[in-house]
Parts: sequence; structure tokens; C-alpha cells
Amino acid sequence: MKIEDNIETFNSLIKRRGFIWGPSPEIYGGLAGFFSYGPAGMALKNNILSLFRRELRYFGFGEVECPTIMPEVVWRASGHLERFIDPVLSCKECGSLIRADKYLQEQLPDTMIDGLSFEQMENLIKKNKIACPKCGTPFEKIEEYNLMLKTKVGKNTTAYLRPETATTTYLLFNRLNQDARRQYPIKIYQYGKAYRNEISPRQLVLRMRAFDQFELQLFIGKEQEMDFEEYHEIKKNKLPLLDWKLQDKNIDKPNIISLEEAIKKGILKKPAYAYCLYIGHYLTIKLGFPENAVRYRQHSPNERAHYADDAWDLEILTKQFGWVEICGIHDRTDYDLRQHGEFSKQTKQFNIAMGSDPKIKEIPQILEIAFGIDRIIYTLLETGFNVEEERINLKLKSELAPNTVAVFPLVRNKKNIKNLALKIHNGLLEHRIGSFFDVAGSIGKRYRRQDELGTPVCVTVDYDSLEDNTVTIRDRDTMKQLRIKISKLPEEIQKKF
RNA sequence: GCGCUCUUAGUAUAGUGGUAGAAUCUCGGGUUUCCAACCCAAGGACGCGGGUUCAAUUCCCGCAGGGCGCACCA
Repeated sequence: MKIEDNIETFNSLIKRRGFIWGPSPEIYGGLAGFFSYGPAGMALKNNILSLFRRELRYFGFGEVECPTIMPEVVWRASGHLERFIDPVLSCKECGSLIRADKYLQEQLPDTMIDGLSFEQMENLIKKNKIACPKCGTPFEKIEEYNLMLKTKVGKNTTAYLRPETATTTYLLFNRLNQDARRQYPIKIYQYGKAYRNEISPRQLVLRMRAFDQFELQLFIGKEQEMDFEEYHEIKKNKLPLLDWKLQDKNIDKPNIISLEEAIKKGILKKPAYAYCLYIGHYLTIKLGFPENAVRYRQHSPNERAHYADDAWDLEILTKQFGWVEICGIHDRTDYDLRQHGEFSKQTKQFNIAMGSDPKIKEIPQILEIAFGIDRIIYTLLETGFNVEEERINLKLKSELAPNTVAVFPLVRNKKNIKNLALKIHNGLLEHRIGSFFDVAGSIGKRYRRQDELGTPVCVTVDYDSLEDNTVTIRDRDTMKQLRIKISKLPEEIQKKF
């Protein structure tokens, strides 16, 4: 049977095989921007998280977890309250919603709009008779659109669901600093949900209103940023860098250069920041993304977030959505701790000696590597999706596949073959190898099912198995089979990793 | 959020003013010595609400959700 190699086939696969379902709750028609993961999707996600946690331990990171709800003052200090509430103009006639500041700037290019109050903007609107671009109805009032989800805690405390995990990590700084015993940089990450009330969420799990972030933070001194020991171990690595000056010249082909070269050329300013790019790259390649589907795109100065001094997006090339950001690497400077120090009146505790001279105190700099787990899941599925001849092969890295191995009896109507297969399946489970057992349909069909889930190996018990205690072990990608002793199975499966 | 457009089994679809047809799928049975085979049998759908009508999955309106375009994406 011919399988169409197109995006529709992919989109139905991720539903059919239980990777991604939604928008949830489906039986009630769904709420835009909310999705659920089925068993296969969740297994994949957990495997990604395990890989990250294992590798980050190697890089010396610790993990924390903070509440997803924080009082208003936190977001006032972080700048999110101000920056996440957009001034919008909504048309009384046609209902169009438009960003007030951007539209005003466009209409009045000679006026400085940035920093004006709502009232000042409203005056400008009246004075210049600014009207709806769709239907020409004059605008009147500026309303606010809050990208943060607001809630009440207790009787009357205003709080917000966190729009990023990073800020909640920063609030632990005193504690982390005690914990670190003056070993800098402090390397910490947090995994968890963040919430953004997107105006129109689209593109499956790429822009959800509730999503998972996995954010790494380095708390580091200014001296160490420029003279960073671990940089020397990684500086020879080459990364495809697309800096904003290239983009300005309409070039979209990245320069594949070493981090050392990038520093020398001034494309990157700080060795410690280069190290962050490297960690992002290391984890991405570890997940199995093909090198040629990855690039690093620098934000132009006016694209950067309010806290960022430098920002690069780690992007993956997809068929359906083009380049997709799966990770943002930000130089947040001392912005966050300075703000939280002031608002919480803890500036003294945040002002610490981090360099060689204990008399020189400073507010730590923060370098951040922020992954979106849902985007990793989507891009891994899409880049791994292959239609080969008459089958779908989901080329996930063995370690990430929902099932590690599937065990089949060659035929299902021979009791002793089926029983031996079951025994092998249970034996693998005893070894805590993620085994899946299946008798339904023909042997070929069962292989196909596992190919669609990315299962790296299938073990088949046949007539010979009954005689000589051997089974065949089939490789997902080559479909080649080896005959091996049953006792060697766990060992043989390990080889796939 | 606006405009256009769409929504039928798990998936992808055909079709109709008198409640739906094939494919694939799932389950049971048979057959089968390795890649979606075959045979038998079964299961499963018109997004939600309202209106018009004797009768609405079909026509109209609203809502929700999706796609595309605009806007938004710190």
C-alpha cells in the first residue's frame, strides 16, 4: 500500500499513535492553546527529560522546583507586569484588535511613542484622528491585553501564573548562594509549566497557553564571564551561527564557525555565553537532531526581550512551520537580581564577592538557556518522521523511543511459541527494559506498528526458537535481522544505545 | 482578535432535506515459518446550541475548534 509522504500523514500519525491529542478537552470542543500527551507522547517526553537530567548532572547543574503561582510584586519586579500587558486598540465597529503602540508608531513615524502613558497615547489618537485600518472607524480608548493569566490567592491577593520558570528560579538566589559555598558559577535548572494567555494560539503544541519549560541558569561574576575555565574545553566546537548583522543583509545562511572564532570576531562577546551556546548545542545533538536541521539565530537589538543584552534562538528546520525556536539563550545581565533586590529590599544579600578579589562585590550576572519541551517533542517527531517505501519509520533515538523493544511470536496460533515470547517479554521487563508484547495481526503488521512508534528493535520468536533458544532481533532502520541467543538479548539491546 | 474557509467512525474521507457508504482501524475466530497478505464475523461517525421544516448531518443563525491571510508571538 502506498503511503503519502506528506504533512497530513504526519499529523494523523501523532494522533493515531497517541503522541499528541487536542485541543483539550476534546469532548467539549476544546479550548484553544491546550493540548494533552497520550501514552506514547508522554513516554517520549519523559525520556527527553531523563536525558536532560542525566547530562546536566555531568555539566554540574542542580535542579530546583518552584511554585507556578507567584504574587503580583514578583512580576512587577521582573518587568513582566509592564511588558506582558500590551496596549491594544479594539475597533467598536468591526472588532479588530491591534497593538496600540506599534500602530501609532507606524502612523506617526516622527513621534516618539515608546514610553508614553495610555492617556498620552489616547490624546495622540484623538489629535491625529487615528482610525481602524480595516473599516475606518476612529479609535477612542486604549485597552490592555494581559498576556499573563491572573488569579486570586486566598481572599484578595492578586497573583499570576508564571509566564516563565526562570524568574521563579531567581527568587531562590539567597538560598542557592548559601548552598553553593562560593563555587561560581552557580548552575541551576528548573523544569515546569509556564502560562501565557496568547491572543491566538496556533501551530499545535508550538504556541500553547500552558507549556513546559526547561530553563538552565548560570549565576556568574563579570570577571568569570570573560575568563571562563570551561570555555577552553569547548571553544573549538563549530556552530552554525546566523548573527543579526547577517540577517540585516538578508543572508539566511549561517556561518559555521568555532566559538573561539566567534569571540575573536566579536559575534559573541563573552566566553561564558559561548559556553551556554555550546550546552544548548550539546543537548540538542544528544537528542538526535540532525546537524543540518539546526541553526543559531541572533536577535536584533530591537527584537530582544526587555531583560536581554544578547539573545540567540536555537532553531530547528521543520517542514510544516519552517524554522522553529526550541531554545532561547539569553544574556540577562544583572537585570533580574538587581530588580528583585530592589523590590524585595535584599540588594545587600544579592551584592556578593564572586571574583578573585573578595572585596569587590557585585550583583551576579545571569546567563540563561531556556528550552521549550513541547517544541522539542514536536520537532523531534517531525524531523524523525520518514516515509520509506510502504512504511512509516519514526527515527527517534533509541533512548527516546516510547518502547525500547517489542516482542512478537511469529504466529499466534501456536501456544508454545506465544508462551516463549511472553516469557522473553517478561524477562526483559524484569531487566527493566521497556518491552512491548503484541500478537495481533500478521508479523509484518506488528513491525509496522512499532516502526510508527520509533521502537528501535523487535524480537521475534519462531519455530527455531523452540529448538535452540534463539530469537531474531530486527533493526528498525535497516529492517535486517540477526539470530541470537535469548540469554544475550539484554546485552544486544544495550548495543543500540 | 478580524477576514476567508472548513468540521462526517480512532485516522483520512464519500454523500444526502427522509439519520449515512467504501478504505483504513479495533475486537473475536480461522489461516500463515518474517515485513500493512487472505477468509469469516463484529464494532464504531454527521462538533455543540438554536431556527426554518411534517422531517435537518444536509438550509439559516450563533458558539466552539481547525486551516490560511492580517495582527499577535515578552
